[in-house]
Amino acid sequence: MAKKKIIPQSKLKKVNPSGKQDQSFFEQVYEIVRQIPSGRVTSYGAIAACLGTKLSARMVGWALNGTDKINPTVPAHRVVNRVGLLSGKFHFKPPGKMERLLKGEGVLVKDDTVVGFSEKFWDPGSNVLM
DNA sequence: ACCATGACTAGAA
DNA sequence: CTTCTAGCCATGG
Repeated sequence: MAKKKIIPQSKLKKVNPSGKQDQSFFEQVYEIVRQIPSGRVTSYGAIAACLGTKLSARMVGWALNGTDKINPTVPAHRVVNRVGLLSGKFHFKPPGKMERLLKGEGVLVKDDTVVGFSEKFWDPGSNVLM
């Protein structure tokens, strides 16, 4: 019995008897983040809003806390706060990897903040085509 | 059930 | 402009 599990994937089995939300809050966040196209970024609030709980943007960030160890890889580096600040850069294995990944996708990062955030912003519920 | 924490956000001073 | 307060929901002790 694991004493510490960052990602409660085990709890993913805790489905609702009502048959509504089969997946936990985390997995929903993971799927949204994985839908973020390269070179695009989004905010925690946008993801939370897409899930229906826009007021729980904190949970989104918290869910991404273990995206580094789950599989498949989740581009958490494309998720920033509402102002485009890489608030979670320190949560990456090597701090700065987040910024490096963004630059690798064509997203310029200045002072830990995404340049042209409004232009590169991608709405998770707007359109998956892009 | 209660309290504390958290990669947030919006509003007020 | 900066700084603080309050609300928010989910998880863990």
